[in-house]
Amino acid sequence: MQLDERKYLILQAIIDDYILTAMPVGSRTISRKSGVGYSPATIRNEMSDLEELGYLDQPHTSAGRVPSNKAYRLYVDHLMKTVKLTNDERERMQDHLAAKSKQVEGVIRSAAGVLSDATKYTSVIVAPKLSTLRIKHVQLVPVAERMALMVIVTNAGIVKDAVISVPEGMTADELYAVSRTLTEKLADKPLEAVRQAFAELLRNAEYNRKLLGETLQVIEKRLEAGGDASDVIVGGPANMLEYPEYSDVSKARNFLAVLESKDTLRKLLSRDGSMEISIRIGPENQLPALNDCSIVTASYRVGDHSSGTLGIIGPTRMNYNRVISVLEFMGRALSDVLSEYR
Amino acid sequence: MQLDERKYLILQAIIDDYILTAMPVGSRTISRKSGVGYSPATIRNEMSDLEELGYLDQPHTSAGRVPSNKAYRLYVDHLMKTVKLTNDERERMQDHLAAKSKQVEGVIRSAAGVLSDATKYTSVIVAPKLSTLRIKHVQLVPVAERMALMVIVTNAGIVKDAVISVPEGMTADELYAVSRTLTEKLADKPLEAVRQAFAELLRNAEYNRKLLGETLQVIEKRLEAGGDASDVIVGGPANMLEYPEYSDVSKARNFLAVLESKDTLRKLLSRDGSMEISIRIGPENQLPALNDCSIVTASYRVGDHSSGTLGIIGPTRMNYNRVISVLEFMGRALSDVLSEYR
DNA sequence: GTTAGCACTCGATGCTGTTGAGTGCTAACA
DNA sequence: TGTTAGCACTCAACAGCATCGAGTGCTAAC
Repeated sequence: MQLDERKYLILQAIIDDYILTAMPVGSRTISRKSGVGYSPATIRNEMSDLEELGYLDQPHTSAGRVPSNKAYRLYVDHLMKTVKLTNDERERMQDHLAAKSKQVEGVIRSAAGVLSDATKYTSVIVAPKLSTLRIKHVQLVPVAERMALMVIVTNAGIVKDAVISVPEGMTADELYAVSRTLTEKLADKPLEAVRQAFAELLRNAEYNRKLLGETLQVIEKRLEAGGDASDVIVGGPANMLEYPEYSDVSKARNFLAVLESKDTLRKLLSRDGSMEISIRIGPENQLPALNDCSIVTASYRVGDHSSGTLGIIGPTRMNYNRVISVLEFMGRALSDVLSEYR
Repeated sequence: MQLDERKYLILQAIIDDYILTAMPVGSRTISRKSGVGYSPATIRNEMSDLEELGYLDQPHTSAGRVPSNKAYRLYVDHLMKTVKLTNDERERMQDHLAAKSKQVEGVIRSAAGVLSDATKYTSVIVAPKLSTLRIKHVQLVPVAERMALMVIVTNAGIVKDAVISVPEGMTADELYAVSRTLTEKLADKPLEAVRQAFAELLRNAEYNRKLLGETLQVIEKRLEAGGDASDVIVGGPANMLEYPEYSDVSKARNFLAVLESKDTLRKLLSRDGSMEISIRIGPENQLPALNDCSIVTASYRVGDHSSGTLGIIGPTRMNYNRVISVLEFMGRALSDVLSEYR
């Protein structure tokens, strides 16, 4: 059996309605819709076919039909018509984003807020991948006896800091001198290239080898770890509880538990980067706890490099086309803000 | 009518049982308990008295009794017997706290995790009040043309950073020189005293007045604002959903909404500081959404100054004495860790 | 003062019948 | 041949009703 024009039309109408109401859709409902000129009986026949083809499920005999994951997949790939955001909305989002802090974490935090407000779903943003950033400045600031704070400023304005121990009796001026050397050698290098630069630096070491060695280690550790907890920001975690899918407290708890594990989130949001928008529907995202969630992700850039991910987690029954519009827009907006320092 | 010894005993038994089971407590249950040598009938008479005195509520005629907020108040003030934490537990908490980052935000974040894990409730920690901190170092780091990052290191190792604009053409070395002057003038001053120090600095200004002026403004803004969103850290938000009090999704949503508003949390956790542990039961904390929550708070110190608050939010039916023990212990542990830099 | 006994209350539970949204099938229609 | 009206059928949701049992308050006896 093939999907003809009418089946597409009906399937689309069913999905649209279900996304709106979360209730199984009956033949009468579809028949009444403008644009569909068939009687309930005809619709029923088509629905029966669609069910056989795996696009619809029936919770029980006397209920309407519910779209299957296969149907959502078809919907996002072919059926869905994209809706533009109004200028008003764009402006509002832009304003909210721009008004906030210039610090990267602040920007990302407010972006997550804007995303979850605009979509009413839960948003997740992964901070820029360190390996795509370039070092602008390295500075060692004395903190205590034998301790210094290392601050790394990158082209995205992102600041990574870590406390390292320094040789006894090192003065602020000496630390500044070391900082200058580090900055000179490392400026405009990607964080990835730090290793080579340091090797060279160590060969003709005028400064204390131990200090440089430890500094190198700290930077490398940061690179490997791929960032700490604060690098994954969640917005509007409670939004998800608005939807009947999560009216069951134990489901809600599981969902919130996923949000608390930043590592899981990072994995969930990882994407192959080839396409602009990636959509994973239900079980496609591997995690049983998110079996009736969809995850839509886009990426943003810092400078020339694709650098981080922003995404929305919502029920599979989510308003895909609005979410996509919002993510595309915010992806660009976020790239602009974060690339401002270049 | 007065509360005699036996009434105390029975009330305590009821509260203990209710905290454990969350089910209305009947006379038989109490009668069976070891330590209470009376028949259900006697207990019933006493319970009737206790209800008349406002210590017990009865959900409906044929149900057991439930402690009122007045009863919890009496319980925490007089009845409760304190339980010591085991050495094992202490060690585990200490380890979890110590293992983590040396950065203040990291310490607080992991402390919040430890607190919520140890109590199974939701924890909230307010970062050190800026006004109690002393400046150790101020450093301006070039970020871009006409822009610098100002890093303030304090005695708690806490780092506040903000981007400020600087006059055109200022070199890294010049910024360093300004940094040195700032550090010299401000070192060991409380952040509060910054204003005076700056005024003096501006009088015999060798450096660009505009730069200093703006720097001052930034520091002051930080002081007034009382910190940004990242200064209130919540641990285990989903823990609360484990309790039958929140089996209703809309209640759960309200609760989570409160946790998202950092300002509200800051207000909720503010305390008069006179006593070591503060307990607010149900409506005592003013917020309708938290009407059946209790908030227990303790404070921690950085150096010599009482500086921040750590607290637990749980159902009024919470295990007060365990929560208190944990908070006392963690308050000390946190003070120790944060005062390490002195 | 304490307790056994007993009638009483009332939410929880489970059973039953009814309702209505929705289906599938068949036969008539264009 | 595709479409539709008609109709019997299904089944979750809901309301009504009886039952059960945990727990109470009261009274009388110990």
